[in-house]
Amino acid sequence: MYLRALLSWTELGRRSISSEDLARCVGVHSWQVRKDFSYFGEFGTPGVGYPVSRLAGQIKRILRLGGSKKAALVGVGNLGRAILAYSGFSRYSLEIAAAFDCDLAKVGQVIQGIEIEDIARVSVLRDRKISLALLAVPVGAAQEVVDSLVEAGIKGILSFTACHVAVPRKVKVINIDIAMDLASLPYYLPSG
Amino acid sequence: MYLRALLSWTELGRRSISSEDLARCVGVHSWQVRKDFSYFGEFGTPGVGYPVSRLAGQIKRILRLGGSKKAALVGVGNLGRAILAYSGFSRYSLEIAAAFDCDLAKVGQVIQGIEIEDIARVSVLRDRKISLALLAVPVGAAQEVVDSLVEAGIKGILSFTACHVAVPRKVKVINIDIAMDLASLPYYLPSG
DNA sequence: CCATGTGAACCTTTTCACAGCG
DNA sequence: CGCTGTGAAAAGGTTCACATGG
Repeated sequence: MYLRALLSWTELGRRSISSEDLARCVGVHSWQVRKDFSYFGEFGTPGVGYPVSRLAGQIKRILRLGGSKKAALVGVGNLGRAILAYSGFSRYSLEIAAAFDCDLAKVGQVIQGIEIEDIARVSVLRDRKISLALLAVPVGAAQEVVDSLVEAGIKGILSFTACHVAVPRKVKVINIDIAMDLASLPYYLPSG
Repeated sequence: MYLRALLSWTELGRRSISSEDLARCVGVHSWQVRKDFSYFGEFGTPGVGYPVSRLAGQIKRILRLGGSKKAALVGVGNLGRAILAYSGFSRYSLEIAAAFDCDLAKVGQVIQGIEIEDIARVSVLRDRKISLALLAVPVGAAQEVVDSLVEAGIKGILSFTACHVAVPRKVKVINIDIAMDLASLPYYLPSG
């Protein structure tokens, strides 16, 4: 979140920012900002603040967003197509560089400049040095597909599946379940 | 996550489940399951486990998913259309009951049985007793749109916007930023 | 005998207040 | 004088071991 805010300020040409201002942009308190950064180093100047673009660079390094990274999309349904059309990955030096689907009618189609490949061929990801994947397949196929992705050398998965998937310790999965997130909202509401 | 798993088990007709089995489905430990439930009551039977569908009902009640709830989609772009086409909300007694966009060329179109309305008319949400919204608009429009949603009586927002939005204390916002989530994956990877 | 529910120990995160530096 | 960086206190969450009950 800090990086996201800092990139916006960089684009606007601002040179430095205080923990207070950054906190406001992100929706936390200033002491949280300072404490968080303090775990990784001393990035600011007392009396001045933090250097916007230099700090963005530091956070990129911490998050290992140094070199440009490629990700593969698996499952080109409605959500998959929306992801392919989304241009917001480049800010983080990320790129959707491949797409796979099991529907042979889709294989060969080119969407947003990406040719859809047969999911049976995911093993090519290892040779292409792609270690990130976005998973947008139905629940029923999820575990099977994840197993093949792990087999293909994928190390990180952003899953949009409405279920938990099992992976080896070395693989990281972040799960986004839109319906579940929406379903958690009423809990915070006053009542009915 | 517990509710999601329990609903699956209900569909499969299973009557009871142990904290151990439920934990495996969700990706946590059994003691975490028992401790979590213990904050809200005693739902299980020693030596047997938890009654699947009854526990699902309890969690629905805790999350205030009792009566069927309606949500409005704001922003019918690629992501918005994917959300309209998604059928996973009904498991939680949730329904996308309205859609809004600022593009007058889209207004009047019917997608997935929902007629797209002019975003200038969001105030109608108050009369229709809709208090949840899904926000899928560009960053530049987000704060303005959120302000109008709050004005229209919206109490919970699931936002897909790549920025923080300010809301009154009484309104709850859950933010999903796909690019940011993908960007956080490399941090957990071994290296390069 | 088996699986729940929970007090207590342990660990992490958040909050605070202020020393210290440009 | 303003804003950072941080030790210490407070709060919160996780893990464990076991008493309890069907």
